[in-house]
Amino acid sequence: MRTQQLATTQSRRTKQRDALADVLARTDRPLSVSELREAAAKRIDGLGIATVYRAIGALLDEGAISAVEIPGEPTRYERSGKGHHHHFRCEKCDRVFDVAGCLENLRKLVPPRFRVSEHSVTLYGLCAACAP
Amino acid sequence: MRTQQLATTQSRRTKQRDALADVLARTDRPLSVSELREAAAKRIDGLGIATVYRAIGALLDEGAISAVEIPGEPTRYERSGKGHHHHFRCEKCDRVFDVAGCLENLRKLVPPRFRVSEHSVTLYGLCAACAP
DNA sequence: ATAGATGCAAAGGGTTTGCACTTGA
DNA sequence: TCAAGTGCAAACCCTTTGCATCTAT
Repeated sequence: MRTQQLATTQSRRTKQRDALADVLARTDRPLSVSELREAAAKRIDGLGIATVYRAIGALLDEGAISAVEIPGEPTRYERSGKGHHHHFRCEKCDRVFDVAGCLENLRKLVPPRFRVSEHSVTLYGLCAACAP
Repeated sequence: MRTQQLATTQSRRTKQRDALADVLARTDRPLSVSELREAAAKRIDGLGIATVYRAIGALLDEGAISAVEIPGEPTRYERSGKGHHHHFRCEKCDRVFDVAGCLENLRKLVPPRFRVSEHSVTLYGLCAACAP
């Protein structure tokens, strides 16, 4: 996150950024750029993809949203402040869901003298809506 | 992995594929596409990038290699047959290590009616060589 | 007024595909 | 022989950037 106080540039309020921030703030699951754009485009006609990316960059800088990287998938974004959690990707509908909780003993897996500072866990399968 | 028996096409032995498969078979750490190409290009002059990707696809299909997807990193590939394991990426030396073992209760994390079929765990930190 | 924001189009980086040529079986 | 494999270039997908125009402040 870039320093805001020392920045020589100011961030402006625009209907595009408001709409994008609002979509992210109201959604609990991580959204891909295209999902985000489609949702915001319902309110902002002709919303450009570059604007979406630039807004995402600004929101990341502010710490308002976080990137969710699923291996082999384009980056998704979700609002910050949900606490520690991981993600579940439905292999049928491709949506990604939050998974509350975590396994505390992950660090026990590593060899001696290895120091674990972070971890990423992604589960794959079928979500409730897609499960038979 | 695609079905081999029912396939109408046969796989051929070529010096390009031999070289690529050999590089992967001899290397214990996961290799990126460019690393793989560079290593194989020492033996095969003019090795095309498309050939590398097609060979990777074939090897994946055969189950000879597996993709190692680390969030935010280019896909790497490693030989198969190491059994279930995960990966640890050292934040100092950037090397990726295999992590044996796993957590059996991962599936308990998901909401009701969600079906877990696979999972990916990546640990980050300092490896034994880089830890203070 | 004016620096920041937007939209478009072009450019990048990584991966895939179409096609004519080459080669293994 | 002749389908599979190769190399090249073009196409693709996702993301970033250049630029003229618009707009929040």
